[in-house]
Amino acid sequence: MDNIPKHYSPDNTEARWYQEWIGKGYFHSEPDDREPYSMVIPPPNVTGVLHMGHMLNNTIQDVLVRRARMQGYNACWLPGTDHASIATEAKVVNKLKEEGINKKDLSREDFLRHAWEWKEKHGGIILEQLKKLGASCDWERTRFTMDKELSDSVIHTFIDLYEKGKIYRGVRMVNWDPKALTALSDEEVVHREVQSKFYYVRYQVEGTDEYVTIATTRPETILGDTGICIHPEDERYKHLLDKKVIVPLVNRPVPFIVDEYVDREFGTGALKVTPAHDINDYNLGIRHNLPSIDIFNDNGTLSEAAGIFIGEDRFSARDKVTQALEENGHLVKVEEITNSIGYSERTDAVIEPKLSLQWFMKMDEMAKPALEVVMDDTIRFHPPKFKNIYKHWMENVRDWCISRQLWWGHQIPAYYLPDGNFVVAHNRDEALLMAREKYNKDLKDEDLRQDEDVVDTWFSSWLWPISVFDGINHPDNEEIRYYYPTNDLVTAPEILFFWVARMIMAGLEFRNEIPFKNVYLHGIVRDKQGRKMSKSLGNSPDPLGLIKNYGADGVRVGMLFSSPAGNDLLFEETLCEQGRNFCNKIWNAFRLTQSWEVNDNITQTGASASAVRWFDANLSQALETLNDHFSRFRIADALMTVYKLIWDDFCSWYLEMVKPAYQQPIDKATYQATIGFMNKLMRILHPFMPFISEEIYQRIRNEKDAESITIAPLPEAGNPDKSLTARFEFARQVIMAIRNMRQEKNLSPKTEIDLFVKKNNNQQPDTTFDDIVKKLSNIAHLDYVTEKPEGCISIIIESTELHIPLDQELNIEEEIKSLEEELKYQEGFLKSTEKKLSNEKFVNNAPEKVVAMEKKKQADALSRIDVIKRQLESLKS
RNA sequence: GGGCGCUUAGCUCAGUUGGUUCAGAGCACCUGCCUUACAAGCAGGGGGUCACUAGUUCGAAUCUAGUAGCGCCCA
Repeated sequence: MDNIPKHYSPDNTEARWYQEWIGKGYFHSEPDDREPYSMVIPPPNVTGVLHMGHMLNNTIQDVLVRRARMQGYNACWLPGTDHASIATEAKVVNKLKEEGINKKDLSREDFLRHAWEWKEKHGGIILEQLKKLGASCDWERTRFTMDKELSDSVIHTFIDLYEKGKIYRGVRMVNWDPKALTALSDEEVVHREVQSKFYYVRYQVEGTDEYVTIATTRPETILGDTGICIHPEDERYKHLLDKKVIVPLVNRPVPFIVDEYVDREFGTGALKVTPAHDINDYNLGIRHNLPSIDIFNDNGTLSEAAGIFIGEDRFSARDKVTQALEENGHLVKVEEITNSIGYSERTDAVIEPKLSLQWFMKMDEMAKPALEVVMDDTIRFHPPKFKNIYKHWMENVRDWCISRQLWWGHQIPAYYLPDGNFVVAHNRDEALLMAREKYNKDLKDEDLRQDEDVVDTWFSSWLWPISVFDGINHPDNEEIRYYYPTNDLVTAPEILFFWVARMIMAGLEFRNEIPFKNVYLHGIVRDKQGRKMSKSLGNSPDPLGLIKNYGADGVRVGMLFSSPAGNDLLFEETLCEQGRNFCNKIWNAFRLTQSWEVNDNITQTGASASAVRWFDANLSQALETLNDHFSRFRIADALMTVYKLIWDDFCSWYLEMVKPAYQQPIDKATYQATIGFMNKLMRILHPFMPFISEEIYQRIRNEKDAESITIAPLPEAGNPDKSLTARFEFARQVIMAIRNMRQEKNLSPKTEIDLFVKKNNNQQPDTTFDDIVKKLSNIAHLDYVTEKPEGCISIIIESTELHIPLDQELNIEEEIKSLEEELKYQEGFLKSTEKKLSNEKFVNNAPEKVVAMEKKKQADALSRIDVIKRQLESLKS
């Protein structure tokens, strides 16, 4: 034992085993005749670095896939990254800026060259980091959303959907990000409640001295006003309907319109209408034929159309407009108000609603079947509460704006003719042929201009479970047929709509089959105070630092411990510490077994034989529990089951039962059984803690065992002897009661005692675990008696009396007092059972089993009361 | 504003279709131990009128309605 260190040290083992696994190709999968278990990684941004959310997400996936591998499935966990248009382009633009290069001065080709360079240099760091965590991905299959095959898939599906009429181009109000200079989908807008100002502004009614006051949070948009809207039943304004009002500062006369949309109670009941800059105003404008005046440039500054403050940023324009209104006497008052503002998920810029010509995908038809497969549990959500949220979204889904005004990504395969017509085609040559056929025979290649924009990144990642197996370009290839649909998807609820819903749609649309069978949605990693971890708060621990301090196994345990499905987890470093301590516990159990000298000539003791039988049954029972937890994706509970099996049952109970006395040898049978248990325990543990389990497995495995634990079979439950484990519970109670008594009487565990057991009510002694009771509670003699011996302290367990002779003086009064308390409780309990049993309705209505149980409770209470009473008598006499 | 969900021990959470001895776990806490595997440990212990109110029922943490508080999604 001296050569095995007292503390387990992960850095000596983790990198070594990971290399071994990769070298032997255990994580690589090829289709064969086994049943597949496949899973695709939620592709992190290629620009990303590992954060706590990734740690949780990938730990869970690794647990699932390692377990599946050990269960004999052909397991394939496919890793990769997505190109993250906005985030990556922003990073490249910034980097170029630092080098004094302006994106505008570069051609598309030059810019993309820089972007690819950047990607090659900085991209995919995160995948390397996942290896430190122990992720058993099939790295030979690593994919990137802009790989050739995957890009072709995107273009192919775009064209397919366009031809089916599901993709269209049109002018709509979109969410404009003035910082990233692109449109965003509704899902990329984050709404936040903020403190704002509510400006009351009066507009003069044309040709009168009368004024109408409106209220707005955005006075700068006054410059784009084209109407005033009032409610049809609002008496305050009825007399003005045929008049016009003068928009202040720009002195534009605009009409009144009447619409029930207006809330008479809100503000002044008169609503200024700016169709170009508000979605509701836009709809009003369409209904009432109001013109749209777009007063903003793409970067959020005022345009020529604004008339004044041209070139001014929208926020400073707000101040200037307010000031001008005040100077002209148009500003009535300013109030504080809380309202909801949309921000760009990526750049955090305030979203500008903007009319713009974009590409959209029709969602209604695709949403229907995608909703159905979730509602009828063809795809299961874990936890199922997300079904409701999903349903609500799918029933209210709006068309998806898929074009982005960026270069990094998949360029939209639309080619424009000089006259504005366009064709959608796989490439220029095809486009030219189509254009000639459709519009003009004389068109030349240089007449065609491809759409400058790219598609939303999600328009490529929605194909991920298909495109990684090249199932779009080659729908019948062996791999897609073998691995698709995948089994499980593990992700965060945040991207349920961005990604999960759309993958389901894509699966049904392009393969007529769901993309996965289970969706496990885990929570967000938060700090102890429940705050989301973020760079700006600086409250996120460095994941690699954690791994360094606690080992990957320790960190994995820490992540999993407090992560029940769907709940956010409040992360604390002490959880990793707990994981590390667990490693150490396991290590020392191993260390203990290695310290034993095995002697072939000694026979197994009764205690050891019973211990082996008990632990074997106990292990099987725990495996049943474990399987149940996994079947319901309760990973944290599954880990806790293993944790207790190893720490409590194996270390605290079993090892103490079989442990030979100091410097005494152990018999061969017990030793082999113990090593056999340890081998099984390591295999059960392996999906959660891959490294330490492999390390110990390698040191104890037999020649006939698999060469690595990663491919060793998971132990199966068998038929646990449940009556044996139940009977042990009584012995456990006896042991614990005696230990408790020792503590109360200040009796050292080292002091030997005697134990006299008196069974009552004609019960026969069960002596199976007597030797164990003697060993674990340090009892010299254990005898069964029919009468209570003198000078003993007594303990009652169920209706069995334990009598222990003590040297010290007994405190009779104290004993009587505690017995009387117990008697009082038992009598109360008896009363409650008798009350139930004398209730005719209970006896008649309750199931037979429940009534029988109640009768047993009554009988047990009666016998206990009898025992207590007789003890009291003997104490008092 | 619309929808969904939550409230059980100091903290984080279990509690399977209402029914075993006054509700379980981990952590934290308290007490005693450096007992020859482990102090990153061992042994023992305390702690909850299951948010509140009313109802259904022989029986409610569990079902129903309402109240309060919290969270999430969407607009």
